Amino acid sequence: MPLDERKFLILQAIIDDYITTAMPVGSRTISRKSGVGFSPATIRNEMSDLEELGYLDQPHTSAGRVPSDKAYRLYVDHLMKVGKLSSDERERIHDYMQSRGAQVDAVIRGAATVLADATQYTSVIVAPKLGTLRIRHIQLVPVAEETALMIIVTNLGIVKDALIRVPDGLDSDDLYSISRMLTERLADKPLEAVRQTFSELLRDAENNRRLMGETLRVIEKKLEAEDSTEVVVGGSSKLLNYPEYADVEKAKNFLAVLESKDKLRALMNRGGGMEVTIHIGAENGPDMSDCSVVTARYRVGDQTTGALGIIGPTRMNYNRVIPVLEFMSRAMSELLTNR
Amino acid sequence: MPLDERKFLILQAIIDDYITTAMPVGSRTISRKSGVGFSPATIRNEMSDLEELGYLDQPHTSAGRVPSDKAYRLYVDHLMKVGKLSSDERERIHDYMQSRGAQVDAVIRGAATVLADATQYTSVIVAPKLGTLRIRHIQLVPVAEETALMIIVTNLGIVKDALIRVPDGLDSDDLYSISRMLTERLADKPLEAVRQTFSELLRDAENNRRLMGETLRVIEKKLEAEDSTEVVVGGSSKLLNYPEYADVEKAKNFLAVLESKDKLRALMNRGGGMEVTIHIGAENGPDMSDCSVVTARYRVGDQTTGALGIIGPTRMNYNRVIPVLEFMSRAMSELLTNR
DNA sequence: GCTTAGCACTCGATTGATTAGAGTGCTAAC
DNA sequence: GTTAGCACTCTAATCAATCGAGTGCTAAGC
Repeated sequence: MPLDERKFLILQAIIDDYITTAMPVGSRTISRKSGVGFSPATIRNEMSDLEELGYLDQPHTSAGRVPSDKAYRLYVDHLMKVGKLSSDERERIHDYMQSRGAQVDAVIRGAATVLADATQYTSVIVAPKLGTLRIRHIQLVPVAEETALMIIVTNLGIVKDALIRVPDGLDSDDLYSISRMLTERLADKPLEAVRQTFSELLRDAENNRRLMGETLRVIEKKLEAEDSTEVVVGGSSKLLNYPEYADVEKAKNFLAVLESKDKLRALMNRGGGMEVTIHIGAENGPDMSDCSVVTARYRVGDQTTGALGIIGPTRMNYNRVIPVLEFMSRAMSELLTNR
Repeated sequence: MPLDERKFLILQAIIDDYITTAMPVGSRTISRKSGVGFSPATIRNEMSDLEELGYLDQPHTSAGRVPSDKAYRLYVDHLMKVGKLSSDERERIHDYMQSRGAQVDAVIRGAATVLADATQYTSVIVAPKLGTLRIRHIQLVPVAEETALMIIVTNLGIVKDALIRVPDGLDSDDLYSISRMLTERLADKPLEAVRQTFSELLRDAENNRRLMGETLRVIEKKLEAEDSTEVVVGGSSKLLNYPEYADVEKAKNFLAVLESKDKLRALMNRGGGMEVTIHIGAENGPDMSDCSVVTARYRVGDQTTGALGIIGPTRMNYNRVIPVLEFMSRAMSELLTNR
């Protein structure tokens, strides 16, 4: 049985209603809605069909119907009309983002707050992947006997630092010359490129080979620890505003996921390109089967390196969340690229 | 009416019981306890007195009694016997802390997790105050036309960075020499000392006065923004395990406080010296009037610069929390000082 | 043949009454 | 001063009755 025009209409009306009320929707409610010119009895027949097709669930016999994951999937893929942000709102978000200074972590933290405020759902932002950032400068700074701090400055100004051991007999001039060489050779290349030039750099380091080896090894390690890119959460208590989380047990589970940066990273990194990606209910695995996760990516230069998204109940306001995410994705890309 | 021996005994028994059960305590329960050789009727008389004195509350006529803030205050100040950590436990915590690498933020994050795990309450850790850290190195790194990144390396390896504008006509050699001068003059001084040497440094900068001025101004600004030292929260969902937070509304309020870093900083920074400080119920202000906050400080070198603490229900297990905090405070001080 | 009015039926939520139990406060006896 | 005894209070649990929202089915209407 294929879905005809009317079934689409009714399903859409049910979803719209349920998204705003969170209460099972009955046939009378839909019948009364403008745009649907059928009696409750007719609606009931259609609803019965829709249930059989897996688009609706019935909590119990005498309750209304509730949209299933499958219904939301259909909704976001075909039914939904994506809303637009008012220019007012765009401006408000834009202004706030601009005011957050230039430091990358401040931008990310600010974006998480804006996102949670604008959507009223919990927001998550994953910082840029290290490997895609371009090197501006590498500097070895002596900090103690035989120890130096290696500082990597990238196009985002992000400073990655690590302690390295300096072999005996090297003074700060040696450190300086190695720094110079690294910077000259690697400037404007993405951090990942360090790997490719590894042996070449080592060869040309001449009498500072041990230090160069140590330095490269530490960079390599930083790159490998890339899976530990920062994850920032905003509005973690927002979910508790929704009746589906009135149960403390559910709230606890949800908060536990927010505490696990690894799980969050995995949830956020499923989208491919720049377009908004939506995962509904069970698609998010057993931990989050009553949530939806909507994600987008942002660029730095021409590389998509980070992700931003929101987590909310499956009945979330998709057609509002999507334009907000799109706008924020662009805003962040701009803010992080022009520098 | 002063508290006699027996009243102390009974109050202590009530508090002990309430801490473990979270249920109002009746006279029979106390009477049955070993160590108290009185009938329920006698206990009732005493309880009635204790209520009149403000140490006990009665949720309703036919319920047992519940300790008041005043009772907990008396308890932690005079009644409580502070527990000891088993050497097993010390070792476990110690090992975990050691394994967290040397990066300060990793240490802090790790400590927050350990603290929450060991106590089963929500933990909060405030990063070291900038001003108290000693300067190891200051470096200006060119990143673009007329822009440089100023990097401050301290004894904790913490890198504070900020973009500064470079006046026309200065090349990287000029930046290098300023860096050298700043490092020589300021090395081993606390960051705050920059203020005192301000004019002196400016005078001696000779033909690079504008750059020096700009640099010092930026450092000044970083110091003033000191109130924004990082705050890390661990185990934010732990509180939901306690029956007093079964009410979603309360949970929401609590989580809202955890999201406000400013409020958390204020809560954590009330302790003076190194000893453990306890604030009970209403002492924490209206937002947190049903929580207790227990804090300690940690040192870097001989300066107390950061705070750590836990937040839990007023009926928290004080005599376990205190030794854990004491131990963690020492462990962190050691870990951050020996480097 | 699709639509819809009508109606019996289901089931959760609400209400009210009753009961059980925990605990108190008071009095009088020890 | 201590305690046994007892009446009293108040909550929580239980149960029945009722309400109402909503369904499914049938038969009549267009």
